[in-house]
Amino acid sequence: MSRSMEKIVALCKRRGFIFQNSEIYGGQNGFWDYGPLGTELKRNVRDCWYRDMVSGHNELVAPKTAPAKYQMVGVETALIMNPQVWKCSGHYDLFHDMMVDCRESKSRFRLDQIRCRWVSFKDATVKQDDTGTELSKVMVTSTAEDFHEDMTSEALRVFGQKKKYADKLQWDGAATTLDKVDVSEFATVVAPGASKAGTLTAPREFNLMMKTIIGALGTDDDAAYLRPETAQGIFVNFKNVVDSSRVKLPFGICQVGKSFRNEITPRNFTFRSREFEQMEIEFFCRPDESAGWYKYWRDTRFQWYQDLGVSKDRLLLRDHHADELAHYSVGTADIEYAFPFLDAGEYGELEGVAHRGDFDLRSHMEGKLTKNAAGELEVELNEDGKPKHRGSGKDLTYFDDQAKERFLPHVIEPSAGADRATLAFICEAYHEDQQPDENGVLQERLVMKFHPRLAPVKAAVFPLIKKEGMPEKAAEIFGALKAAGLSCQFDQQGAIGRRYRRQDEIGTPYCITVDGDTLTDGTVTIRDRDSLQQDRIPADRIVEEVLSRLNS
RNA sequence: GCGGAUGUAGCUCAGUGGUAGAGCACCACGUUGCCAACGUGGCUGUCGAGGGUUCGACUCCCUUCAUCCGCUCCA
Repeated sequence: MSRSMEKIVALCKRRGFIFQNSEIYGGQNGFWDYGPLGTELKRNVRDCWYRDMVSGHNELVAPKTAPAKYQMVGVETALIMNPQVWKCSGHYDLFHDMMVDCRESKSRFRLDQIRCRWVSFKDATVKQDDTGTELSKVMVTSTAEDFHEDMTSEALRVFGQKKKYADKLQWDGAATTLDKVDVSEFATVVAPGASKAGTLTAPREFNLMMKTIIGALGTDDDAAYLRPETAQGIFVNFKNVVDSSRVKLPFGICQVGKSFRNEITPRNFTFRSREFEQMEIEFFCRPDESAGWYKYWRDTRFQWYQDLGVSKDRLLLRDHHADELAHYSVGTADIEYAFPFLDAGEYGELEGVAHRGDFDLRSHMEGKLTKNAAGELEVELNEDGKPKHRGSGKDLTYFDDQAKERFLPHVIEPSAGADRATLAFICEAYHEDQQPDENGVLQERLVMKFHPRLAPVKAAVFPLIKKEGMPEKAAEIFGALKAAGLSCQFDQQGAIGRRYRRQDEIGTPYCITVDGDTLTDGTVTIRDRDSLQQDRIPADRIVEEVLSRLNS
């Protein structure tokens, strides 16, 4: 991790932004706790998002860049849902891969993606890993697209034969995939690239959804999953919201909440955690208008980070290439940030904005969808020709009473990570600069330049010295700010300069100091964190002054 | 999951098979009247956790947890 990131992590702990979870017991990999200041900061991130996207949105006026006016509403759905939700959404199949590891190459494979076939070559043999037995017939494997050719070269390689003898290989049976092969035969399987047979471990379920049990006598039949994303709670409530809230297309349903994924490698501080918070919008619109809305949300969300102080230099709006798109997606863009733990030129995802077509609503109507040979989505069938995962069968179409049409809306999904956004704001705020001390000599200063809307503490109040009634007057001002609902700190400890520095380090935008003049003319100074400029204003106007600066 | 490194006070780090240290931070009192480290005094540790070797382990060995780096993975 880069030196600057280490400093940021150290600051987060030292000042109470972010702690390692269960730290006194040695921690828990992939989980993090927010301390007093981090809690304030993250709540400000959530509040800004909800206010800017939902509660503060004026549905009577189309924003300048929007194709039309639209409505926004919120929901808060349970962390645990009927398991069928995940079967239809595709998460269940995708998140239940059987994996094997190769002990020799240290690489991991999905069992159903390894092609394999029995082969022998005259008198040549292949050594077996554990026992050292020489095997005359082994199963070769391939993960290549053109697996027939790849298996041929693998077979020649392990038998130590030249390319020209390819036609001397004796194949036995048809090529299949490794998930169809009994584990007892793994000792004869040569893993891709391996020099010996039998280097694969027994297959293990790799469950990326967190499993839990419902009911006190829970058995495996009562398994349920903590949601791996908040979006499905919105889709399954689509009909409820339409029926109960008088919303008309186009409109968005939003949700902020926790999600859980068994990340293989939690890494990079809070960036990849196993428990994390999402801020998601599912925006429903007419299919023929979806392209315009996709562009609108992409640009709107990109701008949001900049409005809260993230420099455009470290932000990237990256459109996915066609071959990078998920199978359901018509178009996807990532909003990415140049986190300090990444190499120069690399970016980490803050938010994905995806055009999902009607994939999600249709899945919950008809059942799990898959792409057919023609590239069209259709319900995935099992061996019996029945749907692999049956949908709800409920009609989730929308009736447009202006156009007198019934159709399945298309969806634009801006899906943001609250913890990732919080981390980006922390990284972005971190500054080391130099400011003159009382003798005019430059001194190092550590300052968190949070946008005032995000700052965990909005103002600090100091009596210049601890006597002559200054603490009492300062306490009065502190009380007034608190009564206005502002997060504030009171500090009379140590030299005034040190107190300013303490506040700089936690990103407090304004410091108010009661001094000798306050007692005679009733004015106090208000100091700006970034410019260090001080203005004298009447003490009884301090609340409105702070509020107006916060909102400017 | 694999390999390597690391784990000592709130932070940054010394340390030795024989009773645990420094600087900073923090707290109290004093001083100070607007940009940190002035004076005096004070607090702080199951040396990551568990087990073993030893008369004795922070130190040596094993296990485990966490963090960092590389590989793998990234829906």
